[in-house]
Amino acid sequence: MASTFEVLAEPHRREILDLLREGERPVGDLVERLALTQPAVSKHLRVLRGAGLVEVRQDAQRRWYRLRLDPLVELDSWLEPYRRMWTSSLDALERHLDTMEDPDE
Amino acid sequence: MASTFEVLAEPHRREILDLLREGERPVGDLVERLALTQPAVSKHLRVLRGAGLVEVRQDAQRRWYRLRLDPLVELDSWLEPYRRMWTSSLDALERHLDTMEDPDE
DNA sequence: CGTGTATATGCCTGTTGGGATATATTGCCG
DNA sequence: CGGCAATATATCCCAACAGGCATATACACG
Repeated sequence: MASTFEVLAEPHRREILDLLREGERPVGDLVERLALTQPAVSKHLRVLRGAGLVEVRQDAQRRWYRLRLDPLVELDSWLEPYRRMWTSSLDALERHLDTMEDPDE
Repeated sequence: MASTFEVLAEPHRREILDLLREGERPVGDLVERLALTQPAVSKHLRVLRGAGLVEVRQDAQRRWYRLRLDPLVELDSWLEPYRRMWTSSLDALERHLDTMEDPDE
C-alpha cells in the first residue's frame, strides 16, 4: 500500500494508467502519446509492474500491458475512514436540510 | 490533485493525517508520537497545509492542526473511473453466481 | 544466420526531498 | 522588559529518482 502512493505520485505513471483503462496496449503505443522516450516509458512500466498496478502479456516481440486493479482497491480502502468522515458530514447536512424543508410550515 | 499524491507518498504525512482523524492536535502532540524531530514535523505540516490537507488554528503559542477533507474527496473522484471497473466486474461475478445458484436444479 | 523491430537495461546527470542541527520568531508570564 | 515555551525557518547533507543516450536482448522473417 505504502508503495502505491509513491508510484502514483509520478504524473506520467498516472497518465499510463489512464490510458490502460481503455484496454491493453503495447509499449510503443504508450510511447506515442506520452511525450517521453521509449526507455523512460519502459522504466515507468517496470515500476508500475513492481507495484502490481500493471501486468504484461507477451506476444512475439510486442508486450501488451494491462491494468491491475488490486492496488487501487487497497487505496480505496485506505480512503475509507476518511470517506466516512465526509459522508457523515454530508449526512448531517442532509438531515439539516430535512429539518429546513417546507419553510412555510 | 497531482500534488495530493506526492504529498501522500510520504508515510509520515499519512501518519499525521491518521492522527488528525481523531481531532485537532498541537504540533508537540504530533512530535511525541511520530519518532521525528519537531522541525521535521513542522516541515511536513507545512507541506500538508500547502496541499490543503490540513489547516491551522492559533491559540497563543500553540497551533492546532486539523484535517481538511477536500483533497481527499478529489482523490476519491480520481479513483472513481477505476472503481467503476472493479465494481462492474464484481457485478459480473454476482450475475455469474446467480446463474449458478440452485446447483441441483 | 543476418537484419530489422520492439522493448529492456546500464550508466550518467541534475534535481528534489527528507532529516538533523542550529537559529529565528512569536507570544505568554512574572 | 527578560526569559521560557511552542513552533517555524535556514542551512547542510545524503539518498532517491526521473530523464536522456547508448546498448543489450528477444523475436520474427527472409
